[in-house]
Amino acid sequence: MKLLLIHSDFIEYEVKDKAIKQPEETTIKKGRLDEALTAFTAVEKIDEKSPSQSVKQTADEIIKTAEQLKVKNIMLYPYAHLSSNLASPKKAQEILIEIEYELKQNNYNVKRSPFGWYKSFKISCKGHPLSELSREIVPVDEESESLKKERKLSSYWNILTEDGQLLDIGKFNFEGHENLRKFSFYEKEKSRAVKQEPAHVKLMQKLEIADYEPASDGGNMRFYPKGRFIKKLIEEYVTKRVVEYGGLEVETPIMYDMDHPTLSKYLQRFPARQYQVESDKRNFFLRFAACFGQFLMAHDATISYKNLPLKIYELTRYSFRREQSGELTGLRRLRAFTMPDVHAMVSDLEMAMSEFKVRFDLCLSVLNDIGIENDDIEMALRTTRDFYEKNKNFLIDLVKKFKKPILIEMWDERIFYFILKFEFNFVDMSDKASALSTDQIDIENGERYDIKFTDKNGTQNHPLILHCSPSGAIERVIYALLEKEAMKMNKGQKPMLPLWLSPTHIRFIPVDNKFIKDCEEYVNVLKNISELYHIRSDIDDREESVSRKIRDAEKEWIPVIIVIGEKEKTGKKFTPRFRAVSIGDSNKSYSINELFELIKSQIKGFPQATSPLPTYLSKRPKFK
RNA sequence: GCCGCUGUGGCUUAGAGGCAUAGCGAUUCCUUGGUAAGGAAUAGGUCGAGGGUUCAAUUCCCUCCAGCGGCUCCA
Repeated sequence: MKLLLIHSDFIEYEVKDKAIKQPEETTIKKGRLDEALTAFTAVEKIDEKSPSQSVKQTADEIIKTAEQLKVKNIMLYPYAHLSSNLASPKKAQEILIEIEYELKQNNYNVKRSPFGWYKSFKISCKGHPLSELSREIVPVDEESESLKKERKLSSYWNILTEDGQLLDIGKFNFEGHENLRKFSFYEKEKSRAVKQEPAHVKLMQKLEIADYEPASDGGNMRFYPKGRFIKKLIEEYVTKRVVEYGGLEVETPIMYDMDHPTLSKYLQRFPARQYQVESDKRNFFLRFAACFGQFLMAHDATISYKNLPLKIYELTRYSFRREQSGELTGLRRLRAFTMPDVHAMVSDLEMAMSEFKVRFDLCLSVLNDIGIENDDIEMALRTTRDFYEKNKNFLIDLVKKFKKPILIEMWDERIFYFILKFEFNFVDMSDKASALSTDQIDIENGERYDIKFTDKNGTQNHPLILHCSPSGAIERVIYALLEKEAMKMNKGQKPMLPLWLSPTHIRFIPVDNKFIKDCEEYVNVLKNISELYHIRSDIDDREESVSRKIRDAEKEWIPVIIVIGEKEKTGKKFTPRFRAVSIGDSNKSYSINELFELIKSQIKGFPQATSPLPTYLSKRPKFK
């Protein structure tokens, strides 16, 4: 529904010719209203999907404005030209009549100009700031509203311990489980102790990782070379792990037809959350997950029980969710994000559960390897009471794998499409919790998308589907890594990115220009020593003092800093500044080969890439 | 989306109804260096955008945009 509201001294119209085949029958050819709020309206396709919601929301919006302006007269004026995606005339007329009725119920003096006619009209707009307003109304589906209410009413929050005790949140002793306490209360009470801006925002800018892009929509970030590099490596790593697990990597479109029979039903539940794209006469929405493409692909595939579990994987760049503007922050919550998404089609619940376990291990291992350890995350399970009772030991086994108590939310009845879901949540310095890895057992969409596999007996069945993101959104992983380092800084420790993600491993600092040549030689030795492992080294060739260059390198979180002068040149040994004792010993000397081995041993198994920036610092622009 | 706060060169910031501050960074020059800032000069501004009040607005008022905090939300 599109609305154009005009606070007018008067509005008058006169009916001329038919605009559509069967316009509204009317005997009144002229109408006028003084001191009125004129509401030009265009009923749109989307309003047809939940007309009663549309009526209610539109009436509410008009009433709100009328109250502000203190007017009692309302002219409801159909004006098709406000939208290029109109509802059918019949529906539109019905909706307008309903709105008129609704407004009259609220004691407004309402006139409605007849539908489907060309009319001449005169209007006098008052011209003050509030006198001209346009509004777009997207009806919120009533069913989903009620579902949400129901969910809130009947969900139970508990803590499940490793030894299988199920305790009420209020009764659990959170001593030694500070983050679980924060996470639990964040989830249940939405309460927050600390109120400050997230620490990673400054860091992502200072380190030239990512930044806001004012020329785009909110939550669509720009990534600088270093950020793109880090993001790419994480993407590659997650993909590698999923492919090893057996995921078949695919690529699917980012936009889908809103009127596609299978998708539209699913979409109706969340109508306000997508970006929409128009192309000729069709309307598309930008995907908010990888499900659509993969399910449609699976729908057309011939699948035998022998193929199960069938794992399909895509790294979506991007998935889009039009989160409310007030909810967007830094890299934590975005409108465009990169999501690894691996589905597994399984034959039955038994296979689903055994696969769930495999993927649980995968998620935990992926996060750990990226640099987010068990101590950094809290686990949540969400399920039905029934599933819990029947599979208690299965769930407790998961808690044992996680090695600390978890939050469990239960419903009396299944409300969503899944019966079991787990999440690993990161709790940041502001006590906000964000989900990283997740997996769920979906028992609805196999049928909804009509995906079929043939079983031993030759009969066709719908599979159950597991939805998993082993790491969560890649941007959010970066957020978590940065927040983790910010916490370290708070404790007076040096922050650092994991070695495999550092854009520069070794910074060479010549004490004099004449040693630049030697630095080049070392960089080349490191480059050529192996084709498999890339040690990323660079040279600070700027006209600055040595201590200045060291300071800048430290500010850039460079893991290994080496000053090159006469001593190094002749001795062929270096005494680097290691950012952490875990990398190396700053009191010892290393040859170039020893350095290579040292770093190699720590980046083995991770994606390898050469530096994203010029070797010489003098060649690098400052992006921030 | 709602309520509140904020918006001054690339960055951090001072200021106030009447010539717009400084530091960092950049550029040029000097310095030719040994483990967290060597020195000097120069350039760089529609004071977030649009409208209004005023002789005069970056400053006051309104609208919009963006960021932050809270609410809501997170399929």
